[in-house]
Amino acid sequence: MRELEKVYNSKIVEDKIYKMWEDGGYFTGVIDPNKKPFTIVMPPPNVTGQLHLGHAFDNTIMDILIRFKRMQGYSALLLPGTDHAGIATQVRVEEELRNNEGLSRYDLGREKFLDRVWDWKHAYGSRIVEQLKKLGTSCDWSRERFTMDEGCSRAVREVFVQLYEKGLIYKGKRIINWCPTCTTALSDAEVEHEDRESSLYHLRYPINNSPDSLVVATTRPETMLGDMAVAVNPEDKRYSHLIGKTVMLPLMNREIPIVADEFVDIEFGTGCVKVTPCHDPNDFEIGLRHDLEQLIVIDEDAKMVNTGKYNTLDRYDARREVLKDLDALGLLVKTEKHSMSIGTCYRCSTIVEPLASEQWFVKMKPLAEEAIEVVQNGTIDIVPDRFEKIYTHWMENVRDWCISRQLWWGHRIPAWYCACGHVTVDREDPDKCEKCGSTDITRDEDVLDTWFSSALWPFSTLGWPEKTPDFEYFYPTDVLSTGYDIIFFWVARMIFTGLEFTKQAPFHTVLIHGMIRDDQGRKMSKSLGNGVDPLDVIETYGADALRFNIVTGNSPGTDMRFYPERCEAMRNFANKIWNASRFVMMNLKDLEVDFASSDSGKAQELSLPNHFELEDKWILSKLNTLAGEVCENFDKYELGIAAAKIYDFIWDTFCDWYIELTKPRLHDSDSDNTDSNDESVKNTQKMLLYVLTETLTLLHPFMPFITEEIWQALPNCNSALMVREFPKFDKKLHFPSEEAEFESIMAAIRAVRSRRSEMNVPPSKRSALTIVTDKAELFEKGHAYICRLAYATDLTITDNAPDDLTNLVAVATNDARMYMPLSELVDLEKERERIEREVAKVKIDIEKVEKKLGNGQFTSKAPENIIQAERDKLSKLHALLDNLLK
RNA sequence: GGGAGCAUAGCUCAGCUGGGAGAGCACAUGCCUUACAAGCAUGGGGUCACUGGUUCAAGCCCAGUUGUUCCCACCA
Repeated sequence: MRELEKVYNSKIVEDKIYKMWEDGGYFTGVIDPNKKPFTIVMPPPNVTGQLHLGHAFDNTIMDILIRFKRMQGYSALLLPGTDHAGIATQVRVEEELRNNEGLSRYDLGREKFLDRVWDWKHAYGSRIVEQLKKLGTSCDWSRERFTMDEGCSRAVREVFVQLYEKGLIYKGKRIINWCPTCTTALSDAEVEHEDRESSLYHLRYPINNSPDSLVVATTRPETMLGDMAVAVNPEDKRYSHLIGKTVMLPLMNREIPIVADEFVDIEFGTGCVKVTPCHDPNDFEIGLRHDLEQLIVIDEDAKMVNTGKYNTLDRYDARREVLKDLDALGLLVKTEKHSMSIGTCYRCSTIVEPLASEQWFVKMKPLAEEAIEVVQNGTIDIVPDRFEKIYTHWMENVRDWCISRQLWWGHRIPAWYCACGHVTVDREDPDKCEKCGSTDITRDEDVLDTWFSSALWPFSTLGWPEKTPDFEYFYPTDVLSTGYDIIFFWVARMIFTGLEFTKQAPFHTVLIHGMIRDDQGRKMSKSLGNGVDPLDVIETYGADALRFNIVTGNSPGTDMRFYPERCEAMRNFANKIWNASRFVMMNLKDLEVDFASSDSGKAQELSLPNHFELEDKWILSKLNTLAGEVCENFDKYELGIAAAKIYDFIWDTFCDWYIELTKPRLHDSDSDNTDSNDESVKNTQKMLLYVLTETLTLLHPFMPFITEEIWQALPNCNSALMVREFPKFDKKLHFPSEEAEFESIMAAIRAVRSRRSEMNVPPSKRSALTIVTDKAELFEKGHAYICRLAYATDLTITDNAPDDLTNLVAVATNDARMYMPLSELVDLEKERERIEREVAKVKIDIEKVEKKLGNGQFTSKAPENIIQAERDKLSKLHALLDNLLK
């Protein structure tokens, strides 16, 4: 046994303990046919990333679950790794290249640039990993993966080829979301929408060979330069005579047709729609239906092309110019205010440009079906439920997934083009066209969406497509924990890839948490500068405090505000258990126990005394109930509730009551050193040690560092707490009647304290105390500690009231009346009034309960236990009333 | 346009299956009671947003209202 410092110091403990766990190999997932596996794959953070509170949220939840399951005897695996994060990483390295060397990636060329990115990855990729360790996350680092390592890349290639062979991956020209800053296509999920006030411009287009004209409404006048038609609704009587005619496109002086298309809403704007097939998804479809030519007028840098004098203008400069020119021609009819939602890039917030472009897509409809089904039928449970609806709605309306990115950093698309027109897609790099045999083939320049490889994470990390022992044993995984912000990016895609390629759901439960916001409820962001660095929090308060803060006071799926000060309360809690442990250990003296090294069941046998005092049974019963409830809460993923219960037990039940109760038992032996006292002290020590160790075990998943540190300081410790068996409910330790009995003594003590406090009697001023009760025998059991806790000098417990009550202050519970000779401190008249007030209050309560019990509806319809509880309440109130009156 | 969440003490939030209104912080009073002042004891503080309904019983279930946050959407 080691002596503990007076104040817990997380700084000197955490790294040491983490290393001890790692060295002990406790994090390693072991393939053990005698155990059930429990697997969580960690959402891979970006290699470029810095630890933020979102990671802390994920990792805390996952680690609590994995530690719990590990302690329950599962072969637990928390599999870590990092994501290559295509755009983010490439942009980062390009930035550095530009700033330090004034070079662009094109200056270096693809290969050399990629070398630089790999250098960068090797230099900084482990930073986030080291930061995760600070949280205490019990990952199996021997299985750490990276989305671009060999195994994961192989899985990516296999999936691509299989989907291509099944016709579920295709290349096509579509309108995609183009980010002019990142100069790449984006998937729909990567576009964020925000509402902006803008204008709706009404433009007049003259009809060819006619004095008439029509007016179109648009929010993007610069795209008119690429108009290929004007569309009207075929049912719209106003324009039916114009269908088939042509208009002269102003500024470009190009003749374009007027077509009829169902898409046009007669009610909106003027009922005439300008059709720009290359820069609007609807117009693209209209263009296909009417066989319109496609003309790109905005290029990949968001500059105008194919527009004569407007060429090279930025899209927004072009807008101003076009409007000015149209106005000069008298063709700008009017400008209305209009609010619309605008798409922006999720990486850089640039407004995305819809652009017709050749890209690769995953055909989603066939894949979505089963992905919807497994959530509907409960194969996959999303917690909390409401996210199932969100998921299902997204899946039901999902559009094809654009997976090609015009980047260099990522998995390059395994497609080779030949002059013969054939595309060769293969698992191995081909040296010739598989159709014509030509060796003059070129590989597709693009790479895959980062999320394509993340989508395979639950199985690619375990060795798939090989049937590795890891894959066979640990797959499918169990729980996936992540924020609601990446349900579409990641969770949805893991589900359909898992089903398609492993024929199994990749996990049975998705545990969704909310976002961590700042203390004003704002999103944490770099631009606001309101981000809280978890490493700072850990430095100040410790990882355990951070973890406990994150997991309590919050329910699944809801956002939480982060108050660093709240960590202070949690650190105080850590210090509380630290000091409770100190108390227990400094009172063990030479108690011989082989305790810390034993498993839980055995430990109980070895360490529990063969005789229990009333208060022992009380706390054992409480502790036992707690263990049962905590396990139930875990099974329902109610981690916050479980944590709060453990907190209350430790602080209130154990520290504020039980430890205080044991003090006379430990202390009295000093003066009176008989054999029976020896035995009693030993029992007390055993009880303290038992309750402490069980409590540490319950708390461990939540506060791993401090609990392990204390554990290591226990006598004869030769094991790690993190692999100790987790407590569970045990019928043998359930003592409901003793709980109730002890609680009536507690009530009496509280009543005395409360009364003294009201009279401002300091604890140092002790007084005699007489307790009058029918349960004198019961109260006598608590003689020693009642004295102590009720600040009594001498205590009389009797079933007869004192003869002379004149100089006594009285308080009452339903079981007892307490008298103290403190009348000099109190005004008798006021004392009478106080009691009368209490009597009145109790009478009102009695009336209420009697009314309820007198209600035939209640007694006939309410369940028996509720009625009984009301009856019990009534008799207690009557008893209290009696005592008050006396 | 569609959908979802939230509204409970001064602040931030729990409240799991309908039966007790709770925690932390803050506040007040008294305490250095030899584990802990990062502490102990005691206390004040709530129309559970509003209106109606279901029920013996509603913070919790149903309908609506208001406020607020968010998500989805090819709203020229």
